[in-house]
Amino acid sequence: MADDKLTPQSENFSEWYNQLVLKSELADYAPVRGCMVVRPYGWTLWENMQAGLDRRFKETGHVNAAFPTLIPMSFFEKEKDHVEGFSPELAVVTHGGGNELEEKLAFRPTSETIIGYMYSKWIQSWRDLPVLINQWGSVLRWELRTRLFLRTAEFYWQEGHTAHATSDEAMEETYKMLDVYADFAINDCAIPVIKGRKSETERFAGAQMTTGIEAMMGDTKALQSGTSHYFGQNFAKAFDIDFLNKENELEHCYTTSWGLSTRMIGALIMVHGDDQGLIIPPKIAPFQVVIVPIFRKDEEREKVMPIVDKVFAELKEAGIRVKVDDRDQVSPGFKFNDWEMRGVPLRMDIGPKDVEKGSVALARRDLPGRDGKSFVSQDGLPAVVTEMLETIQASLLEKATAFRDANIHEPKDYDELKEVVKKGWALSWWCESAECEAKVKEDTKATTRVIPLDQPEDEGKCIVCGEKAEKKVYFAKAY
RNA sequence: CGGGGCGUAGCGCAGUUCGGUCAGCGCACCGCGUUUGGGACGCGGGGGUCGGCGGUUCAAAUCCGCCCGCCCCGACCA
Repeated sequence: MADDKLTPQSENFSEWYNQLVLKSELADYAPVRGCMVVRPYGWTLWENMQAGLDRRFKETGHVNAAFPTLIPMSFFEKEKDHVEGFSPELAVVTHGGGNELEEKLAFRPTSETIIGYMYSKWIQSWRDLPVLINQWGSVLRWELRTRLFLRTAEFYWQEGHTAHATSDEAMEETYKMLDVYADFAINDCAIPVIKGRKSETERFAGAQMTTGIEAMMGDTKALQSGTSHYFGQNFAKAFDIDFLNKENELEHCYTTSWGLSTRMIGALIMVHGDDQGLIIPPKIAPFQVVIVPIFRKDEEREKVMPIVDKVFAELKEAGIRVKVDDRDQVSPGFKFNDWEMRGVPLRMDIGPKDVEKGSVALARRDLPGRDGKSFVSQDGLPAVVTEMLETIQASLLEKATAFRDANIHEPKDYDELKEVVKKGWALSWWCESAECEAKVKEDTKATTRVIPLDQPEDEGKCIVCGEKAEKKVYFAKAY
């Protein structure tokens, strides 16, 4: 419950974030280091995100399944890069039923290996392809430094794993799912993201190509909030995922994987939140509208509550996620602050004056103070509210996009780049060498985030070394 | 894993320097009453092995040792 004010963003952005996650009851610290408990308000938000993604997965031909959380340790030795990438962060089960296990079992840090193993059993012929499976679940990585939602040891996500007959088709799948993520982020979460390819050093362990959507947080740091990988035949070779083609020749499949996690909640908080608290876009908000009834005496209550009930029923009937805050023990003023902190996009106050005038008071979360307030008739509320929710959704995206664009710079030279990444992103020509990338990181702490898919026609000179560069890349400090 | 900070009621803290009414405060919680259009108030209550274990002492939240946990800052990462 809200009792006092949040640390302002400008004072300490990290502190603001931590306090807000706890106070808004999205999540709490678990008794195990690095683990979180996602509380009902946070989980409802996640469910709404899941719904938006799952619908898109189904529309693009995918089906859901569930694979086990425990994976034989030997599986991690089959793909060299994958081992190197994940070994350090594995949690390993050594005992079961009171006895030491003959083969140790890893809690999945991601499921490429076990799914690859299963695919090798299921796939025989080109007729079996493509395999387009997604699973919703959690994974565990022994992270050194954790933060609620942004990096926890265990986190919830979905991981899609697909197998294809051709490289082109697998590549197409990789980009298709990147598009799905971008569409979801932009249209459902109102988070403007940039689609792009990751550099070699930022690539997923075992992937031939990693793509991601990158978003700018309120402190201008970057956050990768969804990622899609093309594996080529790496995992197919390691796990014998083979098929007979139409010419009766044995071939390795081409595989992909793609994932989006509860980290997206962290992104949502840091993109839209302000000093009052969360601001949740209507499309995924657990509550889109909260009605605060206002009355002093029982006689006023008796006049107000029937209207509240009527409006509630109408909005609910119209498919709007609405809640009546009927808590008796706290004042309306407290409720206003409380729901603002929790990020409910639209508040509706109904009091004696409204009953008299046949009106309700609306307050938009995205426009503080007087600017966001309006008084509208009780007639035709569902339509008015629906439209206002759409307006809020659009204006959140607009605001976030404007903020991002205002903090993306195109430095003229390396000195300017070093300045610019202190408080924003730099979009610069880059020769794609690991040396130049490392130098930037060494000098500024900023890393390459993505090589955007949208590229200029021409060529340029690498901002670091001055050599020929074919691609522009975003440099930024990242979470 | 290095550096820093912290652990006393559900939350936030004081008390620890210098052992002895130090088991306390604010918020939250429970009861009653008055309140309610931007974080209400009065009165009355309940609640704590002082992170754990061991040691010193007549006496330990306080001193000593070991351990555990969490947060922050760095190196690595969805």
